[in-house]
Amino acid sequence: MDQAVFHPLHSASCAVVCSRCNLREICLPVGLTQAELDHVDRVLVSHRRPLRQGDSLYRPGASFEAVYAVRTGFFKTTRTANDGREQVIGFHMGGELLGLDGIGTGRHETQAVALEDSQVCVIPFHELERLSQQLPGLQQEFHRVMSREIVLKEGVMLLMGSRQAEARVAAFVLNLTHRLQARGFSASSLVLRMTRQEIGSYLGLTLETVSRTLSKFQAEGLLHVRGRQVRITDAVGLQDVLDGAVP
Amino acid sequence: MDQAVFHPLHSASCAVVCSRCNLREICLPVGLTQAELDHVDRVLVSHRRPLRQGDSLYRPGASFEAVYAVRTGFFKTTRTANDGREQVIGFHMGGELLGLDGIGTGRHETQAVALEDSQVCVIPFHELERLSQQLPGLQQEFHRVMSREIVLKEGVMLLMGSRQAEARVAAFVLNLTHRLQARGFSASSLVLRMTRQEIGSYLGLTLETVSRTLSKFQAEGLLHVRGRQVRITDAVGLQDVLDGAVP
DNA sequence: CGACGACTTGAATTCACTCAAACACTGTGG
DNA sequence: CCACAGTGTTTGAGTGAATTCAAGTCGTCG
Repeated sequence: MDQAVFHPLHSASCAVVCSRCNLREICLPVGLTQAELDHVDRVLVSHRRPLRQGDSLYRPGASFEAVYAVRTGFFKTTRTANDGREQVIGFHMGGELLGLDGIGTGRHETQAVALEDSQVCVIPFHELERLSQQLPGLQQEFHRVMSREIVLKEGVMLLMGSRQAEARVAAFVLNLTHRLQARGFSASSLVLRMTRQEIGSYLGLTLETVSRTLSKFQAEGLLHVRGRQVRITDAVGLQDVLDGAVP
Repeated sequence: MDQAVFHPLHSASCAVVCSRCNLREICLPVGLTQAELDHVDRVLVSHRRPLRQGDSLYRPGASFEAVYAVRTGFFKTTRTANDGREQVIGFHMGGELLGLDGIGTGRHETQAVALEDSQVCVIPFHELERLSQQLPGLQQEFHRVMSREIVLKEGVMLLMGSRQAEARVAAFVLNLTHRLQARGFSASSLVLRMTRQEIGSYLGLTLETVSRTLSKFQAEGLLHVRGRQVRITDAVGLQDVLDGAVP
């Protein structure tokens, strides 16, 4: 069950230092000096927390205490509408921060679920605020992260405002590959960590429409799908779909 | 009339001080002590900037230097998609912050346009960051504001994920009245500052659908529309539409 | 190997869109 | 004062893209 997970790590505790983390170039401590990094190492990350596939990192209504940096694995965040419908509002991979939604009210508004076995760095928020009073670089980066989160959501709004399913799915696939590429993965080959249902929920489409659209892309030679394996064969063509070019 | 509450103190330029602003209870300096407010007064708000209806506060690509607190008036923010389509991604009224999208990259991603004659307080961002190093209360409130902005956008995503135009329009109207109510305006009577086109763009609908939906609400006795004048006659009924109750 | 969940594909339906026309409101200039 | 243009809004009719409903297939894991 979810609960089991809270245990401090057997293995990890000696390695809970940002300065040696392989994600330090894209995670919160980006741009800090070595001295600042040392400082961060000492006080910022309280511990790591491992999660099994399906575990929840936090749930709606839970008291907000910390933000979380994804270290390994993959997450979705979801929100429940008034009518009970649950919608995916984000997918998150290594180096990204989770839990920012809780700052405003002191309670989490969303649920974060691990889509594969994962590990997060727990960053007590009061610690982060305290430390960022002393380290302008850390404060700045945190502000940048939050701002980018806003811009990202706005981008999704833009996407959902367009009526065309194809543009949405193309944008989704390209966005995923870009983020994976920034983390050193292949630009053309990826494994979807989420179901068609979850993709559809995120994009405001039904799972059938997502499936049909991917099949159509395959028929058009833009990519190759086989279950959750995707190989992109024509990134430019996908970009054209996104840009509304219909040749 | 409603308007009276909002009217710029004609005395404005000598009163560029948060401590005497009628919006201080809902704007950035919320929760600060008198001593802290004094400090804020001295250095935070560089000046006020008036805008005529139709003026842009900033445009996409513009260098990000400051965030802006809406003092009087009403704004929309828009973003342009790859295909050239321009979409409204936010409406903003007194006490709300504009320009947060620029922090992440140092350039504005969006455009902010005054929908009526307006006035904003210009808050140089480096000043805000510097001051919030000294005033934990200010830092906290700024973080809360950004977080709420994220939650707000997520809420819109949720809305646009639902296929039903009626739910979207109901949510839009209710949200607007709630925000106006928090500012001391009537809970039942409001003037839309934006066109049907702009509402539709924001909600991912066409202007015709917005118009039809408002007419339908009127036929059902939920509200009364006459151009941009809206009077809500059955807020509970509107909430039911939003919640998916179809009696 | 069998069962379950995930995925694909087909057919019919529906809701919002597009296109089109007419109406309301506002401000301008004769 | 009214005619007029221009913008914004309402309403109607027909269309279409995505949905819903319904099989059927694939893949994985006990």
